[in-house]
Amino acid sequence: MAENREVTIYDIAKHLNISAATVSRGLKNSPSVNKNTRKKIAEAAVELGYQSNTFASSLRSKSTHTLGVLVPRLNSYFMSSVLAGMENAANRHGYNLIIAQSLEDAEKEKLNAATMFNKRVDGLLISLSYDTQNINHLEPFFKRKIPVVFFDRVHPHNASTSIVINNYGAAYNITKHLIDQGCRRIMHLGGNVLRNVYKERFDGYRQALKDHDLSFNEKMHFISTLSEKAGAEAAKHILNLTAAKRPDAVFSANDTAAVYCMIALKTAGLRIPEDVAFAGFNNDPISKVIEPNLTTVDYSGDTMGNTAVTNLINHLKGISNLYSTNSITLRADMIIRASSLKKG
Amino acid sequence: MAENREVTIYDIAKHLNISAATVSRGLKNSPSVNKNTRKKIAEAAVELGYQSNTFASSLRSKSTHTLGVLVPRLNSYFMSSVLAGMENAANRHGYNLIIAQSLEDAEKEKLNAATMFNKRVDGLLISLSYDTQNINHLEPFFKRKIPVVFFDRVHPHNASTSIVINNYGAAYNITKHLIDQGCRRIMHLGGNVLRNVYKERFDGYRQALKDHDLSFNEKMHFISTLSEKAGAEAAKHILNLTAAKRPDAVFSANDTAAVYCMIALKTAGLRIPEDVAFAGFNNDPISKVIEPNLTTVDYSGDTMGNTAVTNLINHLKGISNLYSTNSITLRADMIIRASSLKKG
DNA sequence: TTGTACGCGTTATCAG
DNA sequence: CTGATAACGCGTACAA
Repeated sequence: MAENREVTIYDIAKHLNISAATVSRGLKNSPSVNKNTRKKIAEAAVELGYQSNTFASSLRSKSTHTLGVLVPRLNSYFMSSVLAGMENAANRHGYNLIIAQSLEDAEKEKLNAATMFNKRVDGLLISLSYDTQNINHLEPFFKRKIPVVFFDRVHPHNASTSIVINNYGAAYNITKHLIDQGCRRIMHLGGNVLRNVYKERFDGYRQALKDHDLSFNEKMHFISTLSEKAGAEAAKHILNLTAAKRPDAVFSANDTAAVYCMIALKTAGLRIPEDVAFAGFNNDPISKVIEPNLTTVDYSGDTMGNTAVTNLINHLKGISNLYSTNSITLRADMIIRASSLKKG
Repeated sequence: MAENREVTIYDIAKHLNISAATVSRGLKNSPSVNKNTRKKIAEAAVELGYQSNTFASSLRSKSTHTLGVLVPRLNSYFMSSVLAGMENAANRHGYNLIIAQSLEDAEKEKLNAATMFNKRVDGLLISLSYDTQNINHLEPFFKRKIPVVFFDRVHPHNASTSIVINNYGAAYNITKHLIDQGCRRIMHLGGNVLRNVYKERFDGYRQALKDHDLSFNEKMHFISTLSEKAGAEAAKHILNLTAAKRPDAVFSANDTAAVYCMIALKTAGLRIPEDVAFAGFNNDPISKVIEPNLTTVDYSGDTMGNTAVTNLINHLKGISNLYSTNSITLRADMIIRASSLKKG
């Protein structure tokens, strides 16, 4: 009794005594189909409960209207903003997103990339995992000229677009801001310098020190995964230093580490910003909740997601000028809050 | 020069002088293929750079190994945890996720559901938008017996599984906790009671009041979208009340509203918890950063995402007992922190 | 264990 | 403007 076959364009065709080809065209509102016929087709489609079969279409047309998104982790405020921005832009243009996370594991990234390729995504958006060294796993995309857009954690590749912020400049400015506040011993909580973002933030920080005749030594560069725990460990490290060696400011490559470092120092009785001033990165919600509020860099995930997808889709539609720059740098302005404002 | 055709099983077949059927079987490691042949096929696949075409396969096998995920918003801590949990479980079982957000708009939810259906997802995971009234838009799924799993913001539907926490119980307990602390005038910051989660939290709160002979009046129920702004507005509302009418505690249906309400009250000079005690919901990162730390309900998005996907996949694999309960309630324990601990 | 032959639902091509 | 037909790449009865 319960008929379980798909309703296809043939059913519509039979119903209207026309050919499937015309139905196919009509459903896409092709102007080469009689207006009246188009209307009839649309009505019959509703009446019969027709639902187009996307992958039968994909098989024929060789385009899926699906974009692959491959990120290190899904559960961070920044990344969820990126995804929200991407979904928005994609939806607006009739594209869908298929999303996977590498969990910072190069091997998983490789597998996910293969899956995305097998699903024949029309384009790939990727932010590299913590320990990805090369991008050989993206070769299939390059070979078949499937556009790849890197964002945030990028990799130089001359045929792909990269969407980044000026990490170097932001780090330079925020470090300079700390210096302007009178800080002289500024510690940096950084990430793996293998990744562009952390290297550039570190470089910007170091250059700012240099330009202001402040010495730098490796002990002031605390490398970690920038997690809550890492922030607390950085605090422990700081508290173990003699007063003379203790930093009078900390610039962290993300807000999480900064905030949990602040909390631990506060618990230990240090005053912020008087004893140690703080600056972070990302403008995560916690930066507005911690007391004193954290000075940080307003890194908009939403804008980055939007830009990445829009760029990719323009490329797919052949709108973008291929000879235009293939690296887009988004603004990311410093937000000055109390945690970095030394008194007197 | 640059050959741009797909490498297909036919290419492998020709290369090895065998039939495409054997290649097809061999690639899936079918035991009905000679081991040696299988090895040769695998090698040739690599050599020729073969990449299986998922949707050609899907067209034939009528299964996509793709799950649709439809959520109100992507950019919240809770939801990104859910997605992370889902992606993990899905990946583990060889499934992919295609994700869309309704932006709390029933109309968009409808469109997205249609897209998911057209992409022939093997199953759908959905948390309803703020203003979704009915689930007619899911009929195509029900008709074709494509399993739908509701989570968090659910809808009663006898053929679908719902994954929820005990919102009523958690709200009851946390309200009771406030009462035990000596609070007598407890205000509730709630969401739209059309949605089960907000209705149940409201009901639990009210029942706790009743069981302790505390009166309730509608003025103590502040309904909003529970955003940052809404939290601040609730604070304004509270500050406008005369001292006699002012609540001595606030139970908010999420942490965001609670925290921004706290901040505004603190700025106005009120002491927390002495003047107004606080409790929230979700265990969002900001609840651990605000001072005093916010008492809240530990609602694990990760667990919910994992459970939802695992349940769905078990169903798809026919493992689950269809006669078992179709509603799964996850634990969500209260976390007591300083914001609710009245002194003396 | 392997091969033959067909069909999944759609779209492109060409002819009318 | 419409129709007939082939083809996209793969999986699977059925036969050998």
